[in-house]
Amino acid sequence: MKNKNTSKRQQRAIETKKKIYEAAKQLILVHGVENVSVDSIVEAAGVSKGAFYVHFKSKDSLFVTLVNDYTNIADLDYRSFLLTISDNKSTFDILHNLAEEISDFIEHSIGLKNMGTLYKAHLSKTIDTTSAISYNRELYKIFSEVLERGVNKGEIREDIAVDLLAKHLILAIRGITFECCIRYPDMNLKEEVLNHFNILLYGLKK
Amino acid sequence: MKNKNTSKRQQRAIETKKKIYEAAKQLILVHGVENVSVDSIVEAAGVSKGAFYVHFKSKDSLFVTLVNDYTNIADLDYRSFLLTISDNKSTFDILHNLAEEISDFIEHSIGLKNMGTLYKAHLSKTIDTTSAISYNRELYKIFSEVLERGVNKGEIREDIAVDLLAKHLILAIRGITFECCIRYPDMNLKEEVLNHFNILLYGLKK
DNA sequence: CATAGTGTGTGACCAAAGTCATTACCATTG
DNA sequence: CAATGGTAATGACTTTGGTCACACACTATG
Repeated sequence: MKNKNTSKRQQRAIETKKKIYEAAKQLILVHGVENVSVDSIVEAAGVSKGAFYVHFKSKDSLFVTLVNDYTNIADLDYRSFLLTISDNKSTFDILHNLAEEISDFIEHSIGLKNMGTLYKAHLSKTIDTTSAISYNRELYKIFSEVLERGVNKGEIREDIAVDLLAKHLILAIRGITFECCIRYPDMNLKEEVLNHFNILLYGLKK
Repeated sequence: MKNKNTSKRQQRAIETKKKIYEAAKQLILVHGVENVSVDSIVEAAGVSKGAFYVHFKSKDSLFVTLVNDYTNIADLDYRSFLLTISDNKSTFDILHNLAEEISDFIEHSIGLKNMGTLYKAHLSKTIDTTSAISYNRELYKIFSEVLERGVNKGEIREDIAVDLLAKHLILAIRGITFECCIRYPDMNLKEEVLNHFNILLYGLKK
């Protein structure tokens, strides 16, 4: 009978996975996901194609892993951005600033093209892309906190739970980002988000 | 030298295209896009694979053509639905009803799975999917008209053009539909749309 | 130490989208 | 009626994501 993660074996497996991951990261960064084949990744990593599919469910899945890692970086960015905003500001201003920061990050750090690829991956039901859209994601907590403070300050309506409101706001941002992806380059993300929030935030008022 | 659309030739070309279109329509209706290969389509249509790519840029492109035709049907549905709504209702109620009807149509007539495929096609920049998202689409006119009437009744804010408001509302519906696609089956489209509109419509008030 | 059992790795293979050199066909021109 | 030229159609071929039966290496057990 077997058992336990016997280190030598496990170690090699981890190394293989890392080799694939790093090779893919480099290639995708330079050429874009669409222009990088699995064959080229495994060749660069020096492993067989089968090994790739031992460690990753699919090419998209690998890409999502990459994006998820970036998602965490994004959330850290949003969190630290929030700390720079004065508490004296109204909740609506804070939400506006936050939305602005997120738009910037998406547009300039991630890129709309990569967002599009991510969304395509979301739509392909073969992959588990939960971490980017999970309600446990830090982003949801950030919004919930801001809204909660808004409730305490008496600025935000109380008949809908802050968690739900946060979901609506993030859903809206995602929707606009999606729209920007499909209308690229005819739409400006930041502008649209701010305009939309101008309307949407009214509905949060007490 | 050649010239003119010489009828016999043109006729045959049109017939070929139609054969492909109809065969695909049938197959996709029964089995779903994902489960229908180009090979099976051309076999059913009794033409070669090359002919397929003479008439359609890609498999997705053919699918989009199909959906676009359905888009028109959808818009006719929405238009006639609007006629059944009493003018006495408030603009907000009308918008709610409309959103409800659209949700129903998407969920039951088109299906979320097909919407997902459509969205993937939107994101693949290789295809022209303009007709479904074009601002000339009847759907945008319908919303604009309702909002315009709302303005005249003094219910809707005037500082933002009704065309822009219509864009925001439709963008929101599309965003929620997208979210439903990626979270399927954990979300109910109609419910979410109505909840979201509950918040969003506040921002339209005068 | 032998043996069995399991996670890791291999590469030939498959399915399906899309390409392209070539052919078939037909209308126009001389 | 050739000859010409251009569009429609062909199908073998390429590419690429993904599979699978098998081999290998390593660990735990008797």
